[in-house]
Parts: sequence; C-alpha cells; structure tokens
Amino acid sequence: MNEKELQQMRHSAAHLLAAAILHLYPKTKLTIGPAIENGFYYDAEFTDSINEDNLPYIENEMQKILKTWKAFTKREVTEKEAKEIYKNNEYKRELIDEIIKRGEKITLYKAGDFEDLCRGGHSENPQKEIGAFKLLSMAGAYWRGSEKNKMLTRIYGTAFPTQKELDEYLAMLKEAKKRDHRKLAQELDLIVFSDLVGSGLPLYTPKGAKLRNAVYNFSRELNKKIGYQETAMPSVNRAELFKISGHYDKYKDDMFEVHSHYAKEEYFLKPMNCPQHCIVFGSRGRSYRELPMKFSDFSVLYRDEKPGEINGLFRSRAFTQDDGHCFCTEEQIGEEFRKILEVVDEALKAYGFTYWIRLSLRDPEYPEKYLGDDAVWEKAEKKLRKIVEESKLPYKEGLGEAAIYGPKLDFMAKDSLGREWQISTVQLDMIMPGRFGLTYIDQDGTQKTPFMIHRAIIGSERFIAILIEHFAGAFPLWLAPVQVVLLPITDRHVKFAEKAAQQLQNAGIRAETDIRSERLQAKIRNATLQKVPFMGIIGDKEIAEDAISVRKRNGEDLGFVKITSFLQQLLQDIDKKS
RNA sequence: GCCGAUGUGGCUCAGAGGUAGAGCAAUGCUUUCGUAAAGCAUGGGUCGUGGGUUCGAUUCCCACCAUCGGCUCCA
Repeated sequence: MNEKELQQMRHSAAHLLAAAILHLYPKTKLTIGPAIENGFYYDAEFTDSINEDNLPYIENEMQKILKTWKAFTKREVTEKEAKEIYKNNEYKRELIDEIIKRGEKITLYKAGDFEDLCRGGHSENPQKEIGAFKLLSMAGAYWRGSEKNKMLTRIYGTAFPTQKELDEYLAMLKEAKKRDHRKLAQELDLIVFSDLVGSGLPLYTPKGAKLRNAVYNFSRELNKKIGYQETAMPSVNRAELFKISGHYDKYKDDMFEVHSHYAKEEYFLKPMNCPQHCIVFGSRGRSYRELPMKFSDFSVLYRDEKPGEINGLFRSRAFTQDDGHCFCTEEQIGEEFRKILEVVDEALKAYGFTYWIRLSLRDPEYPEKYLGDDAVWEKAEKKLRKIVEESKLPYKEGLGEAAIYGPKLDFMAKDSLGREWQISTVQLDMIMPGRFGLTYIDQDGTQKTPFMIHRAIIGSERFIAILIEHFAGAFPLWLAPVQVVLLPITDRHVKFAEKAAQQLQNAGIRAETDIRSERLQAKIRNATLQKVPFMGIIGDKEIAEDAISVRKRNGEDLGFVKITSFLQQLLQDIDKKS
C-alpha cells in the first residue's frame, strides 16, 4: 500500500467511524473527518455525553459495519438538494457554502447505509483494505480550529493495512509513553514540579542540573568556537524596552508583569534576550572594525503561557535558551550563517540526531504579520536560500514560518523514535537594530545600521526534554548526571571506594558511591535502573590491585580495570562525546 | 483560555457516606553478603485547597489550584 492508498484507507476509516457514531448516537451532528499523519479523526457535536469508555463500543460497531462496506458510490447533488439533506446540520451547510464559493461540485459518497458530504479519495473496497484499526482517544476541538467557534468532540483513531503494522504502531506509542520525559525526569530525579512554586516552573535537582550544565557547557564551547561572548542580564526590565522592540504590542499578554512598590511604571520579566543585547551593542560608539560583534546569553526567560499549553519541559513558563545575537554588516551575513550552520551540525551530530532545514519564509498573503518592506524581505529571503543551497544540506521551504522581523532557517531533527522536533534556529533580522537606533561607523566615516542575526544552537530548554525521550534516560557518558557509581561489596571496601571516587572526581568525573548496607545485587539493580553508564565493583581482589571491576548499564562486563586506566578511558570517551 | 478526564503517605496504586490500607522508598536493628531486589521492626496521610449538603464526608454538590489527553497559541 503506497502513501496515497494509506491516506485513502484512513479517510475511509473516518467515514466508518462517522457511520458508527450515527448508528449509536443518532442525534449527533457530524462535521469533518480527515486522514492525518498517523491515522484519522472525526469531529462531531454530540448530544449524548460520551467519554473514552465508549470508544470500544464505537469500535465494535465499526467492525460490524465494515463487513457491509464493499465499495463507495458517488453521487452529485445540487446546492438545494445538499442543503435539504443537511437541513439539521449547520456545519455541513457551512461546508456546502464554501464548496459553492470555490465553484466546485457537491458530491456525496456512500458506503453501506451511510452517506457523507465528501470530495472523495477513498479505498476501492474498504472491507478488504481497512485491515486493522483502533480508536485511540477523545478530545475537544474547535469547529474549524477557531477559538471563537463551538467546541466539538473529536475522536482519534488509527488504521493500518495489517494487524501487524497496527501492533507495531501501538508499540511505538507505548514506547513513547514509557519515555515520557515527565515520568523519566521524576524517576531519575532530574526535575521537580511543585504546586507551591507554580505551574510550568521546573526545579532542577542536583542531578538535573548536572545534565543541564553538560548540555549548556557544550553550547558554550561551540559559541566560543565561532566568537560569541557570553553576557549576563537581569530578568526584570522596564516596559519601555519592549515597547521599542515591538514585543510589548504583540506579546504583552504573554509576558509576566512585575510591580515595583516605588516606581509607578510597568516592568516585565524578559521573554527573550534580544532587546538587551541591542542595548549592549548600542551602549557605545561602534566601529566597522568591531563587526561582527557576537553575544551569547543563558539567562532564564519567562513567558506567561496559557494554562492548557503547559506541558512539562516541552512548554514551561520559565526556561533558558542557548541564545545568541550577531551584529554584522550585510556582507558578513553569509559567513556568519555558515559558521552557525557548522556548529549546529556539530551539536546535532553529537546528540545523535539527523536533521533537515526548513527555510522559513513569509506568507505573502498575510503581509500584516511582518515588519519591513517587500524589497528588503525579498533580498533577505534570496540570501538565505543561497546560503542553504550552498550548504548542500537537505532543506524544504516553509511558507508563513518566518519570524516577524525576518526569514530564518529552522533545524528539524529526527529523534530515536522517528519523531521530528524543531530545534536550532538562525534568524535574520532587518528590523530591530533600526528600532533601537543601532549604528556603527563604517570605513568611509558614515553611520550605518547593522544587521542582526538571532540564533540558538539547541534552542530552548525544551531540548532537555527531547534528550530525555531521545535517549530514554540512558544518556551517553558525556551527558550522564552520574557517570560512574562505585559499589563496595562489604563495609570493609567502603573506604577504598570513597578514595577511588575522590580520585575520579578530582579528574572531573561525575562519580558517586553506593555505601548502603545492601547486597551487591541490589546496588547493581539500583544503578541500572538509574541508568548510570558505568558501575565499579570493589571487593578484596580489586583493592589488592588498585582496580575496579567494571560493569556497563546494559549488563556488559568489562572485567578488572586499573583505576588509572579506567579514568583515562573515561576522559577519552567524554572528550569524544561517545 | 476552551472541551474532557484525573488529584488518597516521597513513588505506584487499592478502598469506601461513619473519621484510611498495600508494595516500593525512608529510618532503626540484624546481615558483610561478588554482577538486576537479604530479613525483621518502626515512622509517615487533616484522602489537592476552600466552601456547601448531611447527625456524620476523604467518599455527594460548587468554586479554586494542579496534573493528563486534545484544541487554540508559541517572539
């Protein structure tokens, strides 16, 4: 079955779902039910109250109906006929109006006893082709996706040509659930949330902070490599700053407001670093000789997300970016982009992601969404296209994905479960330097406005969550919060274990000991569940040789190793990020 | 924010209109034991918070808070 047939099959399954809904809940108003990436859904307005417990019941009805579905038959109707058929369904009538407006024909497709308004694209023989399906979940969804409209009930399902493929897909979902970073972060003692601290405000434990620092220190290395210098900035800023940058107008409701007891004016927690970097750039006269001038920053940013949008580290209200801004001349843009592409490539490879680039352009149909005039945009978009083409990296265009102030390159990374995430970003900004009145004196003595590049290598802190799920918590050595745990077999081995741990720690290894009065098996089990890369077992034999017996978390036994040579090996592996 | 679901000791969960249990974890004692869970004992919960109904609620109702699945949004 090819991709198109798969879509048609899923679309047919959506019809089947609709048919089952009508059989069981005849008063329901059906709306639309398309095939989607991994399955299908149908949106409907139910009069009966239904919940997820009803899904097996509906699924069962679908099975029954499917036996009678040998083919879809099509018929064309007039607007009048169509509106008569759907006289009680304002949603379908709205769709009919749109079909008329587009000048298309109104078609109905029927299988078994169920007919639905539809433009077509079904399986030839649904009974044969819908091999295996399952209803997965239920959720509310706005009619036509607009907040202003009525909330409908959406039922999600998936379908595959064979039971085996369905089972594999369900297994993948199960695996993804098992890797849920919120669950793993708790089990591995990385992050804590608290009702008292507040929704969407993560607390990193010492272990979590070690992981986070490993990630950010790598970004620091990469920043250094391409000449970004780190700054440090306060979180609280006057509203004025964001009025100049333009964020106040657009994002005021999404920023945390802070009140001073003494000053009457508004203050906000910063939702991004760029305005502050503009201030630093503009804080003194700049010469063309200083360009490109590049700042990085790792401060915590705050965004007042709507309650329903908060989701672990994927979407929090306080987070960090490995942020950076480059002020440069027009001629320098290409070179600076290339440098960033290079370190992003290095980073994504080190973390084990494959990726492609999205050339994010503006959508010419909505000019009001962007600042600046057409000519500047066209030039900038052309420039980025040239850069990405020269990079020879795989890319696709994303219409309407540009930032408000310019086009950008977004890096879409594929994780170990095949899921895609937007991670790195490099954005060209033709607007903000002008708003802040930034200038430099060029070679010819004239004042010029620099260009600005916004970029993040691994993006926001969401990346930590992606990493947790990507590695299922079993981080590679260089990232592991605890890299080695030493396991003395009895009390008389504790002293040596502590000395050995100290020796490793002195060399920069994140080493711990487990000196509980537990049996070795229990300690091994615990370290394995905590996904510590290396365990060092210490008994009489090891002490005699100044060695440890090394076991990897996957159970592999590396045997007897001198502590000094183990340390050498660790340092090498960490250096190679293997 | 909207639709739906959920909220019982640190964690995973059981339970019921009459004032709460299990396993793991923790603590203590015993054990000193070579590659995924030693034994015994002890402590720990105003059943998310605040109202209401009731002789009595943690169990029923309402509001709020938080979490989960989606929608919308994402500089």
